[in-house]
Amino acid sequence: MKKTSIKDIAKLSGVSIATVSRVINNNGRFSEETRKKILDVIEETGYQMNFSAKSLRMNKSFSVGILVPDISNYFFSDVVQKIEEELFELGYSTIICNTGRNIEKETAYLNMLRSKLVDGIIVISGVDEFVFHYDDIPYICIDREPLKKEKTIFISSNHYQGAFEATESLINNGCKHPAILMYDRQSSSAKERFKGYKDALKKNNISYNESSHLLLSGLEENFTENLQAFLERTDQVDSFFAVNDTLAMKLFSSLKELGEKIPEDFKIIGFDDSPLAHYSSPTLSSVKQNTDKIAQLTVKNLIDFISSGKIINYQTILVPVELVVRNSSLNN
Amino acid sequence: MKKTSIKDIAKLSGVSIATVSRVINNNGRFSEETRKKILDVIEETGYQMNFSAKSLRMNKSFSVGILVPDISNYFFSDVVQKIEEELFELGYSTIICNTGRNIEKETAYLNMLRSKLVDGIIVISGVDEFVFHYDDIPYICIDREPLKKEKTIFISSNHYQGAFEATESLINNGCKHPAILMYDRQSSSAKERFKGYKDALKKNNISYNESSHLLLSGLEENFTENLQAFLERTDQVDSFFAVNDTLAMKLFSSLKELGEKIPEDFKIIGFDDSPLAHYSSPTLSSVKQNTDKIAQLTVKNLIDFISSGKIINYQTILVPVELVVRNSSLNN
DNA sequence: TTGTACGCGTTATCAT
DNA sequence: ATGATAACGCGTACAA
Repeated sequence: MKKTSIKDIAKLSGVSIATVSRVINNNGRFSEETRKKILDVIEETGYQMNFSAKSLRMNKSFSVGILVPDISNYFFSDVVQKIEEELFELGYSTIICNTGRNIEKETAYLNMLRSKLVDGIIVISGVDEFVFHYDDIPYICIDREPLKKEKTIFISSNHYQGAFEATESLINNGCKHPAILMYDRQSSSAKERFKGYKDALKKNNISYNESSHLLLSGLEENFTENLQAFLERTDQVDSFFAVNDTLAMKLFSSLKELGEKIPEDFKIIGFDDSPLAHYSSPTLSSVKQNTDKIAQLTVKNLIDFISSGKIINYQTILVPVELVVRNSSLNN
Repeated sequence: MKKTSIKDIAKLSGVSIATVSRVINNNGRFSEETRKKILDVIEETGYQMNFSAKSLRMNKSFSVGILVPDISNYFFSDVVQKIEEELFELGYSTIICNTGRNIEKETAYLNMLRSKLVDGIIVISGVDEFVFHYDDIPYICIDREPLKKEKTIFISSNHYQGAFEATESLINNGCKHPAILMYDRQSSSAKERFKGYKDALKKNNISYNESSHLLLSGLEENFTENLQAFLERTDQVDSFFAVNDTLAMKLFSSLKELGEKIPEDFKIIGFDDSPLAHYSSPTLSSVKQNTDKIAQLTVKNLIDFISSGKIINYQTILVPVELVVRNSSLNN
């Protein structure tokens, strides 16, 4: 059985296609009588508009694409989920694209999205600088500084502020030598956090020294050995600002392996305020990103962009973060 | 500037639309010469097929929808990510729909997906029994037992096996009274786990008694008090099988609050083998679901279903799970 | 207030 | 091997 189309509705209602269309979209004029009749028939038949036809006709797909490095990461899944919710309310569906930080997959996705006539694209984070090839499709960057910052909208947490406050909080709790633990790869957010960390040191008259302050690492197996070597090389270290909660937890388990106690021997602050932070022992101090705000701003700006056809005002929006202090960075 | 269409390509190549279409889709015959020419022009103009037109014509959208309760849950995001990857390889894009366990949102999404002519739908979990209203669109259920099991494909971890092994592992490690901690809501997977737990008790001659074996809970604030009351009511409890890792972590922190030690005073095993399990202290024993396998089976079956237009063989596929023993359930 | 007719970009059928 | 053309479902300019 074929699906009912607008033509069927017209026939069943005894009116023309045009009238049905007008009623459905509530534009043009029509009598209350015909409106009722048509709506009845629609109800009855379970008619649903064909999006492909509508898209083709209107050159608009009512869907937006989201490029995200890794949906199983807490911060990403959290923002994506919230964005998706807001967009759904507005009648948009969301095509989520996991790029796995792979530049080719990113490009392939971008092409597919364009091909599908998505009305807009949201790009979340990623390692490399982002070159957007198409100038005919609205997009917004979250957490990843675009190349032509002055020609786009860029929304991000204030990573600098978060790192600064975290570091200073360690210092205020008596730490003399806070180290920073971060990944090898350099996202724009990581850079900001690094800057915030260093500036906090500087403000408190602690001179930064790469070999004794910076521990680069991934989640590799031999992390504990790296950590041990680092601690031996620079035995004044008394605390860590970890660039995210996962790294902080890695630190937890490795330090414990080495027989160290948290927070007695080492104080630690993480970033993201993921569920990990609530359940670890000790509970983990962490910088909380305001994903609600980020999602809301993103959707609003994108939709404005889409419907006006141009960016109202190019801008960089920095969303404040909040340091949540728990046991891992407290005295006693 | 308008986007280049197949018509433009035809004009620029000096051939007809039909020929261009044939070259693009590699069907019908054409000379190598014209093929080259057309491909050149396509390359040059950066032409991209219009999916809306193609969908309209072919009545196929090259996209599938995924209904998922909560993408920020580890297991869900993990499967979804893997499914999305496989589908992408096959030229499908994935529309992810967060239902938040809300039945109305679920229905709304279902309608939207149908409206967008998705070629198939994947339904992951959820609390209620699932009634699929449309019989004209292929779908597969993961982790949520569909109502008409004999008329669909149902793919799920062997929750029963996992719970059974987890419980028996506790018993083999000397536990005399393993309790189960689970949510209030009753998903089909929860029911299976519950059954596995009870059967393991039975096999080991431990008689199950609701008030001293079953602790129902969410993540509410007063969990610690509930736990305390439970432990006082039934002071033989020496271990817990938690129905997922998040609950297990909640147990960790509440037990510690009560001054209890893990695994000395209580042994604990969780479910999902989420990252939490690796980083907690002690590390958490947990049942690992084979998300790779689940994703792979799901995509294969769905694609078969889509391309053949019918289900080859209705079936329920149970994917084995694996108990990963860590410190939280070991002696010493 | 309502109807007619065209076009969106593509694929597929039927000619040539 | 290639071209002309109908059809997919919808919105809208124009006519009535």
